[in-house]
Amino acid sequence: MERQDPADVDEAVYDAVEDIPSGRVSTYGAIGRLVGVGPRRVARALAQGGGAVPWYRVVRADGTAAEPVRARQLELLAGEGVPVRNGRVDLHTVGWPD
DNA sequence: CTACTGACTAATG
DNA sequence: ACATTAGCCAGTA
Repeated sequence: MERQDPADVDEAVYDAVEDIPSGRVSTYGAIGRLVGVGPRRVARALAQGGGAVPWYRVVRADGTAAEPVRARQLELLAGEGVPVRNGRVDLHTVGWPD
């Protein structure tokens, strides 16, 4: 039986991230659950080739952004119409999936 | 094979 | 709210 190739998992992650509607955000854990991998695997996929997907719509479980892209992500989210509050996103309001 | 690192998460003090 | 610890998973040396 074929196991999931690394590229296959990456595609699943990208697909889930692209599914996030504008003005909404998701978390590494949520995406990981959808594709059936751990949150760290999601982060690695985005860090590797997230340039082709709206990676900025993916934040941490507490609504904060990751360090290496923190400022950039908050800026992009604000530009998408996401209410950012003190460098933090309200997952209760813009969290996805509901 | 072992050790280290990292765009993570949850629990604890 | 913040710092620390433990758990987890994949890539790289």
